[in-house]
Amino acid sequence: MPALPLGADGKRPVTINDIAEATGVAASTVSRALNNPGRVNAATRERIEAAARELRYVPNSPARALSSGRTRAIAVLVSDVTNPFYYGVIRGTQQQLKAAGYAQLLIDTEDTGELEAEMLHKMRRSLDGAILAASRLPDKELARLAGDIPLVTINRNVRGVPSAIIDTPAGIGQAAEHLLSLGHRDIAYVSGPQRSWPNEARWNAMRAVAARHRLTFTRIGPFPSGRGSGPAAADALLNTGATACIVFNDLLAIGILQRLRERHVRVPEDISVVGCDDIFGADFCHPPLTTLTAPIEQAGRVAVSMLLSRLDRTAAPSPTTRQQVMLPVHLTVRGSTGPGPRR
Amino acid sequence: MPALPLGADGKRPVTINDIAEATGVAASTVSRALNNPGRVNAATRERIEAAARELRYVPNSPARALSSGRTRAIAVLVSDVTNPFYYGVIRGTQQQLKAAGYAQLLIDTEDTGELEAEMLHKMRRSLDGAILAASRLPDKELARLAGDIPLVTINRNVRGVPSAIIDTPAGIGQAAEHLLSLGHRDIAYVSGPQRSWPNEARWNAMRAVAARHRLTFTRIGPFPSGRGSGPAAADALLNTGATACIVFNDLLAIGILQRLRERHVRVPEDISVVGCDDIFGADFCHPPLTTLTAPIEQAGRVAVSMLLSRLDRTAAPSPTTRQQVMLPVHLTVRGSTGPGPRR
DNA sequence: CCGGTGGCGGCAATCGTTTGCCATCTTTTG
DNA sequence: CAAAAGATGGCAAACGATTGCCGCCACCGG
Repeated sequence: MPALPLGADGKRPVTINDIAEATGVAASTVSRALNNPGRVNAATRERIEAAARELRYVPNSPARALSSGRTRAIAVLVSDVTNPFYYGVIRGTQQQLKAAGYAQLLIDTEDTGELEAEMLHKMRRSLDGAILAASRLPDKELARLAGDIPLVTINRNVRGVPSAIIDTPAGIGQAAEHLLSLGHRDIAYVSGPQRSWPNEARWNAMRAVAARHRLTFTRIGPFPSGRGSGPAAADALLNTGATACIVFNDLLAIGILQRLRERHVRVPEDISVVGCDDIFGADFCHPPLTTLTAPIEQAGRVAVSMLLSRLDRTAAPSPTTRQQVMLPVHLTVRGSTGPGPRR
Repeated sequence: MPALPLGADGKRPVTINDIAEATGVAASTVSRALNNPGRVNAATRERIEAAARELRYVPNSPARALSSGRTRAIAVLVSDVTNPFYYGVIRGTQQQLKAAGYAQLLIDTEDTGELEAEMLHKMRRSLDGAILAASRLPDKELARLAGDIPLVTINRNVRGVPSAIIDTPAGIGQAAEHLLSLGHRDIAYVSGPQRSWPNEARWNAMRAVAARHRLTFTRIGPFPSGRGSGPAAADALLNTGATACIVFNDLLAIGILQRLRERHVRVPEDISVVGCDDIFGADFCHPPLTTLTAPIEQAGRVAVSMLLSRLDRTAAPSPTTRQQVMLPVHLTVRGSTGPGPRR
């Protein structure tokens, strides 16, 4: 028996049975009236709803989850709650989930695939689905888990797992062209975390641009994505002799900006810096960061929509649900990029 | 019956009964072996644990919640997921909750007391407790709800509701003295949201300082806390003729900094700005913001500890649990404050 | 040798809902 | 007008755990 069967006010919480009793119908009818309105007579439904309102009935979600198997809870897994990029995602998912009446469980995977898999496995029964904002899991593992529990990824492309993808690689093209048009020829890519899918995608996009222009871009890193990596990255960057760089993400880029400042390297006069994502702070750091503006929040919203539509379909894999949604980015030029040397 | 009694891999999820069967004991014994180790013989416990591991058993939390009344889930309510201040809180709660094996439900109350109360009431049965990071509820309502469900507040002082309080008001004293020592006499307080408890506390602290020095500080606002309020606040500020200001929080302060820049008002030469909280970005905005550094993350951690210790005590209101924890802040001087006029 | 005590394990009720199935009553249809 | 179909509501069995209570056994002390 529960340790506290009574509310602190001494009243037992109202159940479906209380409503049944109050209206003189069976509990099953109450349940149906509330969840499956078409299934009961309009008149009785009214009475039931009135009683429910009267008694301030609130359904007991664990009980509901137990018998129906649906929890109306979605987990959002991020690799690091500290990273502002995820704030955008969380904001988006939050909005959409709340609107749909789902609860949002926030989980920090601490950037390790193991913890990610473990959490997912453990919570599998108390979740209707999960959104992986930055999975560090191998493709195979991911596909396997997707069989266990409905999954949608963000910025991760695995066969069979629906995903919202921010098309930063396409933006990398724009960014590189922007730098080239400013006269830069030695451009470096500052790499993010090793097993990060978007990181590889971005670098590949840069290489493609380099190839088109018969140039070679250098790559430094990998660096953990965080401002803390700024000093190491900035120093390595200066070592390459590059006159411009594209950085894995804004957080790292801001860290680099700070370090360059310390070392009295002027931005953009001495070196140009481009970030990715356009996170909170990219517009007011010094100098304001030229970056690829990503619809982060929208990615969160889209991911939720994809997930929910997958949950709704009774069983028929409706072909209307797209398996992948690609979200466009655009280049936002601010103060951190300028003309290259001797143009 | 559940729509999907089987896992996608065709296997029914492992229950306590499967373990019972495998080891030849009763389900109740399995339950006890797993949750109440002292209650069963060491040898049988070993066998049960082995079987559980073997079968990769994962307890079904809704079922557990239903029968025990405890969900091992804690909600964290913030008034606006967009605000970086709460990121710190969330980070802190996240750490501590994960360590204790609790799930974190993130809820955005959209700055309205009604939504806050409604959510709390609705989820009351699926939660073990809640942390209110910025309650907009009247004291009375809050006290009432605290009877319904274990509550801990952050930065809110209500009798009977334990809370972690960041002692920004004390810091305000330091900040004001700092400005006074720089020669400022006309100091303004830029007010945050109206019903915000910390906002009033900060203003009161400023008034106290003013009184001590036989000065009068002006107050402008209220402004919603957000960078978006920056322009209005900055313009109002300039109108007062103050040579320095203390701003309700960093977010608003950064917004003000931007607007001042647009209007070619130099900081700190023409006007000094002090923020509160030291959020992400305060150190790299331009100029870097002088602010009251608050142990935000720690506040989250402390709040969780207080809540969990309240949940643990079987029923005895252990007097060891402090009802209020005050966290100290300190002034971090950066580039946004400087000497006042004609010193 | 016997009653008491404690360790250990099983039985069965319970938590609050959902839902398959059936019974009844009303309507429609041929 | 009879039979089929539909509407409506009740019964009772799940769902997967927790836990009060009881019984059995072994061991202890008197």
